Amino acid sequence: MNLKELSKLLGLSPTTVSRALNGYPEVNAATRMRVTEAALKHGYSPNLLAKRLATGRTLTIGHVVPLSVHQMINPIFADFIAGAGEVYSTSGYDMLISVVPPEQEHAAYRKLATQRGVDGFIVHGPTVTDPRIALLQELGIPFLVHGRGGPSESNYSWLDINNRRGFLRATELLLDLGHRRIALLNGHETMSFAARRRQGFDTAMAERNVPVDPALLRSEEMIEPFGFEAARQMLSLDRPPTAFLVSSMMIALGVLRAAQERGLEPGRDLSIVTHDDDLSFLPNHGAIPLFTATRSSIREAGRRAAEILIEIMTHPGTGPRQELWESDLTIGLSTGPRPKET
Amino acid sequence: MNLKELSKLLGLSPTTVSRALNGYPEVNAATRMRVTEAALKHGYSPNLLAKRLATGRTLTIGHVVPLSVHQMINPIFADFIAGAGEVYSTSGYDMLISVVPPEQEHAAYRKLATQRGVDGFIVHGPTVTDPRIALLQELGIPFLVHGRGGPSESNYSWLDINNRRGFLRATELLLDLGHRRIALLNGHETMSFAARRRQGFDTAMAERNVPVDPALLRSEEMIEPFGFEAARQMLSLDRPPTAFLVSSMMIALGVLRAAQERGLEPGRDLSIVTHDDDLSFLPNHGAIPLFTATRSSIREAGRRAAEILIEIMTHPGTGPRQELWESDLTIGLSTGPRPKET
DNA sequence: CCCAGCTTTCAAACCGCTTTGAATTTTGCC
DNA sequence: GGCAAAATTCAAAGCGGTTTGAAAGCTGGG
Repeated sequence: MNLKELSKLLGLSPTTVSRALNGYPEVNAATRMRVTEAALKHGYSPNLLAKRLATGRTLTIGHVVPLSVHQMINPIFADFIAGAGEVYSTSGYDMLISVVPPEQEHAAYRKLATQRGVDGFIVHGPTVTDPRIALLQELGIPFLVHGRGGPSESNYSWLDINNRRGFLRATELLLDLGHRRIALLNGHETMSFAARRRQGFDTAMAERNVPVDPALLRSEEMIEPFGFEAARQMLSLDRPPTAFLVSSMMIALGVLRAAQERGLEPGRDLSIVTHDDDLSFLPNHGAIPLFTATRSSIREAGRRAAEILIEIMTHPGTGPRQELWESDLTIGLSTGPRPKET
Repeated sequence: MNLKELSKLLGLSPTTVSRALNGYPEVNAATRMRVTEAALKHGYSPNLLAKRLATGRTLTIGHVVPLSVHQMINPIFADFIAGAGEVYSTSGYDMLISVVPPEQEHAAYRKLATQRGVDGFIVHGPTVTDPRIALLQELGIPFLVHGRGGPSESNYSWLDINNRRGFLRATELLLDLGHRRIALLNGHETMSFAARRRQGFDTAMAERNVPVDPALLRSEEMIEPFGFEAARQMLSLDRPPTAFLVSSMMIALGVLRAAQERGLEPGRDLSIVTHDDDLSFLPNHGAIPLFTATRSSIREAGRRAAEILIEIMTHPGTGPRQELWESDLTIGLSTGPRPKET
């Protein structure tokens, strides 16, 4: 059942039927009623492909995901996607995900943009000097970056959390508790978010004139074994850290495992502060959460990112939009004053 | 730059140019060369929307993801998607993800199918009596189920692992080690995979005439706190379990945390066997893996699922395809003989 | 040299919808 | 009742490709 058939059935022109269904004002109320009823009755729904070609809009938003051995598809991305997808489907948009080898990433953006496969992009995981931003500006297609990257951050739209300040406050918290030997287990510091967290850490330490020991700094893939191995190794140093500041719950779980293995009780013998993306499958709630954490829901970020991008696409010409969220600092069971004997 | 312009530029008809670029045989080799060169030089790439409308094929595969508070987007899904997406992009397909409230799930399938938004579907997480299979059969659109569900399993295509046998073998392993009080921390048993794992467990226990204690059976969302809470509670029973068989690495990490909290050493004081989906961010490898596990890569499943679906779509009319994978049983550090004192 | 039979190219129809510009019908007012 | 303006409806021209059926150009055997 297509538009032509339906209009013939109704004795109307395709024009009128199309307008009636799309809510245009210049159609008689009675006619519109008749049309919508007939459409429902005969199970008519417009062919998306035709609609897209005619309007030039795809109502699709693209997410290009580079797939490499190192930068793995991670659960953080999944939760972001869930949030964004929620907004898309209520706003009538579709989500297109293109998983490509890293060396084809640029080609993928270019192809989707020039072949009119999507109306806009959300860019994930910007690096400190991210070339994708310039590419998308050159392609002239709406986009929003989750995070900030590249040399300038004023001429494009982004949504980010204040990573620097979050880790600055977290470090201060540990310093206030008397800790001096604080280990930082960070994500890859080529990533913008990790670099900013590092800055926050360094700044807080410098302000209190506490030296940073390079032996306590690691920057790797944020998975559980990283936390475990790094903590295990650092805890067997001559002067082990009394506190760990880590960039993800997965790392924190690894640190926890290493601590428990040594019989150290978190909060008493060892402090752990983590960033918590509030992932749906890794809850850190409860009466008192397990970990003291800087928290910001990645899913909520996905939702908001989608909203902003849709606004950008529907109101082109307005300047870039930027939103910076502060993260919550919630106290859990994993922090306490520096143990006396140290 | 569109087809008409390019053809005018070349002094050819759009027909010929189209054929030249799409590799049809009835075009002169010299002409084809000239056309492809010109296309490259002028940066011509066909408008996808037009192409889709003309051919009726979208080259898009849909994944409908119900989003509810209970059934969360989980990292398992993310890894599957990564595998599938990899195959899609090398085969020229796009991946469309539709995140919808659970009550709109059927409508979403129907809409994507009838509006010709996608050429096929991959169905995730089938339940024991899954209505989506009948729906998709009625809609007459190609699809492949990851897992098996519904009353019959012979008249549609699926890719699954042998969950029943995997857990049967895992249970036998624990029984061979002398364990009698074995706890099962499973996923929701409305899900097909969890029901089958339960069957495997029950069968193995029954074959050895070992009674199953209902107090040691739990079936919930597979997240870390579930493993922690359940293990913590069970370990404080009068007759605590000496072994845990669990359905995901996340649960296993929770059990591990509860065990360590009590000072129990896994492998010596307590045995843990888990199913391991081989998630990229939760590796269980190493010289000796942390957990003894039934392992099957979910990412590899995603890849294969995509391959099979594409075969189905390109060769319609052939019967349903089904593939059942056995999982590996790898011995890690988390299992050992039943402690003497119990 | 002619013509059958290939090879190559082309004009036009089509995919199913939107939208422009014109035509038709209604309405409101004198 | 007549007429201009407003409200509806319509025919036709896109959107940018693919594909059908016919035409034009080549080849080679008689």
